[in-house]
Amino acid sequence: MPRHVDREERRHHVADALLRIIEREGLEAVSVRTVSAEAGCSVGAVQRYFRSKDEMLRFALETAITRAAGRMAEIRLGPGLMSFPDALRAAVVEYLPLDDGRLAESRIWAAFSARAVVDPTFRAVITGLDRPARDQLARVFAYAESVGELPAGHDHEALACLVIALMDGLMWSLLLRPAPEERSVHLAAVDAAVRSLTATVGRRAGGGAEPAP
Amino acid sequence: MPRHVDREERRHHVADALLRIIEREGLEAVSVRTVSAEAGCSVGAVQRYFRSKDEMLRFALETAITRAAGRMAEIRLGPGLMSFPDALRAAVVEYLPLDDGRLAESRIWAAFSARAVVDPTFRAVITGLDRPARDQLARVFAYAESVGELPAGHDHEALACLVIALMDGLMWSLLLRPAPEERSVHLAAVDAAVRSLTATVGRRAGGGAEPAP
DNA sequence: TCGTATTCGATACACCCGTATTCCTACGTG
DNA sequence: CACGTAGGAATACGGGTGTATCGAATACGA
Repeated sequence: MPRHVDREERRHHVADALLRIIEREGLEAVSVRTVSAEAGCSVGAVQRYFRSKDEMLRFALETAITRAAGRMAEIRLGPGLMSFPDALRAAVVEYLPLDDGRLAESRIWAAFSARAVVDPTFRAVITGLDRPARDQLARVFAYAESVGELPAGHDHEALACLVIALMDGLMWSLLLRPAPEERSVHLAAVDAAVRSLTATVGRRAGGGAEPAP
Repeated sequence: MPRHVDREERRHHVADALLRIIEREGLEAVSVRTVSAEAGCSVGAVQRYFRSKDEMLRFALETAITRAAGRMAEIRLGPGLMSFPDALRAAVVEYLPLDDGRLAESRIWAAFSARAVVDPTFRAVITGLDRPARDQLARVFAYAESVGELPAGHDHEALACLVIALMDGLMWSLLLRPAPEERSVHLAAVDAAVRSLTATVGRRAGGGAEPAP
């Protein structure tokens, strides 16, 4: 066998180029040619490592997800140094595109999300990520309630769904409104949400639409 | 002058075809040819009414926005028959893709949002819509507070930003998770959010990160 | 009734797309 | 050293893209 290269390293090199293009110009700008140019090699080279453009996109998505998941996993929402409201606020803020690194990740995430709306393959990857996230968050809420840091009576799964949707919504809002003065408004929104959730005296946990008394 | 055609009507006919394609297959599937086929005419016909594909997309976006804005304008959040929490909940639920019509609108909205992340022209249109929405919502919160239906002490602009982000986040969540059983979870999340916001005893309105007592 | 201006379909053009093929280079091994 | 093979570049190919151009209908004013 003649000279061989680190396949996995090359694949990641190409995937990184692809993600840079998404981050800069969006998913529509991704083509085999633009990616190979960004990666500094020829079309044939990227073809050697990915059988098709689709496989390349899937690999890049998985790469992006793995990295984001790694960063999220570092957030300790359980028993820690901070009070529960502070930890929750820190977790949400950590998710938002407030520095260049998270801005890049968010733009990539947004692009893949939009494609997932019409592409079942990508949708499966994304929603497969959602279930454990929601469950973990729900467990965190259950724990917080058990130690008295969260008022009782909440539906923890609904709360998890709510917080995840809020994080996504704030992420989109910041992506679409890059003006620096938007940061403070969004931080205040996070603050209001965390304070409301943790200060509420929960009454019923059901999901019905019965009028509030 | 020879035979005369209702230009505006034709433009809307083409724009409708374009929006149907976005709703069905996403923005990537939009080309001059696919749109003309969907509209049941030739490429030359759509070219007569839109100088370029870009103009066609902009017109379609404005059409979609006008319709969505019209539907949102029908929601009365001011003094009405419902209590404030119920009205707020109804407004949020009205925004979500829970029937075919709103599902179509949401898919279109999502596609344009993703494009707006990397296209300043579309971004300007979308964010131009955001300012009045946020202001109006803030005024609604101020009114609700003034009549005692919302606890005092909240930053109304932050609250408006929060609610809009929550609506968008829940919309995306439902778009990516079309399973019917997700509906109840999301409705429960709306319920939890509305109850938390309207039941909270607001303390401070600042956006700081001071630890909760 | 006869132009003439307008609608609109057909088609041409140059370019970019994803993929397949081809061919040269350069290295690890015999 | 020479051989064979993996690595990678170049390029071909069929098809889709946005746009421009050209003709053929058509319906009104003269």
